[in-house]
Amino acid sequence: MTASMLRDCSEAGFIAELVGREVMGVERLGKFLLLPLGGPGGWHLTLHLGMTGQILVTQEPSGGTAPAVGSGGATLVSVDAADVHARFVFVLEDDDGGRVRVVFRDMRKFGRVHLTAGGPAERLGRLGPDAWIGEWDAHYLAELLRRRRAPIKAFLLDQRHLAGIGNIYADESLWWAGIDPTRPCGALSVEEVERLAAEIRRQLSEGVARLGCTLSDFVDTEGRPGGFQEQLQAYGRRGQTCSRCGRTMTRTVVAGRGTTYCPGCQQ
DNA sequence: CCCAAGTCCTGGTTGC
DNA sequence: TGCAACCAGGACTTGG
Repeated sequence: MTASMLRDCSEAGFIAELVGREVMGVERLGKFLLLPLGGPGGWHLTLHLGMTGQILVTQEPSGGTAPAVGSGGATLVSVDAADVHARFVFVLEDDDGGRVRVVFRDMRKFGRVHLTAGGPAERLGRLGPDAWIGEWDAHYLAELLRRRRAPIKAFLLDQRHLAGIGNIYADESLWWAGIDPTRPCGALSVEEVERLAAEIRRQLSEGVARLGCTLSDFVDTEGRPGGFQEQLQAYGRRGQTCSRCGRTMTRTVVAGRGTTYCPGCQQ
């Protein structure tokens, strides 16, 4: 596996390599979606939604293939150009000829689609264990935190340590664990690390159970918004009252990201 | 003008 | 002093 084998979706030949390959499954590590493809060579399609990406899945009307343009008598069914944010439209067909459209939309263009040969993209190998369901525990965290001086929140956002924690879940986990996001990693006590480890799992589980966090754009594959935003305790609550101690939530910047926390009960 | 769910790259700092 | 690991900040992008 070399870097040169990784193809960005903008490269020539990307689509030609992809068409005709069977999608063998759908896997996930952290924020990356991983689709192993059939055929020789161990090809993988890798997707990342970035901040505003969406994947929409719809069933195509059954009844054979769509009429070819210019074949005479064809009826215009829809015009996709109206969806200016669509980056890709994958059309999959099963053995019975049923078709599924998978639309990758991405308003801010931070999302990524890559095709690699010889296995998953290299950078997936640099990711830590999956923060939600991966094999790690408080000991794993404690060992990595020891002697680091960076703020604990910067550590949580670094996907090389744990994969899958973003800005929302970092702020929420730290609030529930009662830890100041700016604290140096190495300064956390054993009890704090244990609380944090438990809250990371719990907040991610809660987010999944609520089908995600919709601040403006996020929807699931059927276009439905999530509900986790309704129970946020820290993220985005600057100036509001802390539901635990009553102090006013404050905002700062950690690792270049907006960070909201309670100066009263997060220490 | 400020802010926003993401990652990657660069260049400076720290400490073994 | 040498070298890695570490860390802060900016770039990218579009919209509210």
